[in-house]
Amino acid sequence: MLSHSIANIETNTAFAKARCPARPVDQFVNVMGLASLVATAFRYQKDEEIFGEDESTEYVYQVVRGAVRTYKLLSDGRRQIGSFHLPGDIFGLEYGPSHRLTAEALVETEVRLIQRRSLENAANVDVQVARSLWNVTAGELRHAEDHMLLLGCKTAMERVAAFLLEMDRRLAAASMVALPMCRRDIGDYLGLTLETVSRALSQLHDQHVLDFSGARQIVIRNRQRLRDISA
Amino acid sequence: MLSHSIANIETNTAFAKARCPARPVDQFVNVMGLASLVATAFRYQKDEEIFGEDESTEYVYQVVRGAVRTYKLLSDGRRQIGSFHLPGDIFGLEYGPSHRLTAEALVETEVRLIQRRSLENAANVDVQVARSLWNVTAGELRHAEDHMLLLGCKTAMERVAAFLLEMDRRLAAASMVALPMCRRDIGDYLGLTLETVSRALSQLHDQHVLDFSGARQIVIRNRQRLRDISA
DNA sequence: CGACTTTTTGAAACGAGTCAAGTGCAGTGG
DNA sequence: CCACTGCACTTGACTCGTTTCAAAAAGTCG
Repeated sequence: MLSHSIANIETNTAFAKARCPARPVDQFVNVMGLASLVATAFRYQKDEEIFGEDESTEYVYQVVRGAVRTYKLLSDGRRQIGSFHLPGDIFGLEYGPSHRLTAEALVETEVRLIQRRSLENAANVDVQVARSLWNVTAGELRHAEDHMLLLGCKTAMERVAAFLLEMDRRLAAASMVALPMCRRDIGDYLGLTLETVSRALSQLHDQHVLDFSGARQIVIRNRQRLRDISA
Repeated sequence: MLSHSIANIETNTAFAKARCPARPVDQFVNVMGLASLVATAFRYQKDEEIFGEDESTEYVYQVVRGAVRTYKLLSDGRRQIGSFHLPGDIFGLEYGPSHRLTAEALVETEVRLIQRRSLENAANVDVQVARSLWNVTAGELRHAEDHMLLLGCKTAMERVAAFLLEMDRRLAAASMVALPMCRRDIGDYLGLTLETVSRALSQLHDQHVLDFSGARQIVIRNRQRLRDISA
């Protein structure tokens, strides 16, 4: 529950239009508006938990600004990051009663929340809303299927190349990729250690496939080469 | 298209009730019946392709008897099996216009087919049908999320133990697990080579965790031990 | 039974992990 | 303005688990 921090919440329906590039989920965003559902803005600081694994699903979330990681843990601390969520992305939508991954802010992050129950109600009346919910889940499944191929088959270098292309596609601004996550997060996403990620990036740098301006500001110099490497 | 082999198709609405243990997807099965949709039975022989990656999605499938693997390939032949589909399971349901994995019969397999378009139509009228479609996709996503954790984090032994528990849960009959797939399929599912799978099974046998009667008939002697190992 | 495929087992090689320094960068305060 | 501090990142040397390659054993089917 968020009631203990209600002072931090500001109701804001205008946020909907901000920084949401054209994607399939826009339909869902529109639904949020059309159904006159109450969307609420909330801010999380770096590394703050947004929801926990097995927590009940009271809200559905959309990133407005910042970035989010969702992950599963094994009992000894090994972590698999399932996805990174960037501005415009919906996350935390579940069919069942509880979340199956933990969500944390990668950096200071602003999200819009909507009550899951109100979405349910809308979906029971409007088939288009029901379709939109299905669409969001189907999009996550598509990503998960691609990621299983990466985790089950690809080499370290192929994984890092695929990661860079994904980030380039999703958050490239002016040919520069500004990564919001550290090497450990990248490693836990790709099923590698942070050292292996670092070595692969260094190797790509040596081969003039990319340039750095600081460890997290990357310019891709040879996109086609990356595509070839990513297999 | 199946028109060239229409002679092999037999329309059969009674198949619905056969060998479908209680699961979430039963709702979907019921929907198939209630909406008076035409379900058709079809038979595939061992290793026969049911649909291919990027093929357009004309049908949704349900295993009646046998078993199915769905997978993605890399250009050099590396393969990641996403799921095994057993009697009662729905597969091949896509939100988008084309399949994202290839489906093949593991053994001689009987499936029921339903036209995707007729499901779409039903979903546009009945919100319960729309919910059922979402539910099927959400179930696949849940499996994919668990499998990413396995592929990204777990050791060979942990993967094999988890696999055995999954198969035990899904197809155990009289304490015996009769695997419909070969070691290579298991390896491609777990992100391991067939040799590594074989070694892990041998090791579990040496530790009296399981017994064999033939390579594919497995009796689990110590289920708790397997749970501990699977992490 | 004999031919083929699948599975097991062994030995060697390799890719990624682990452990341990060392470097660089951002923020803090003298 | 520049040392100081604390992380994040890089790099090196070594280890280890899994893969690769090869051959034997077991299982399946005509």
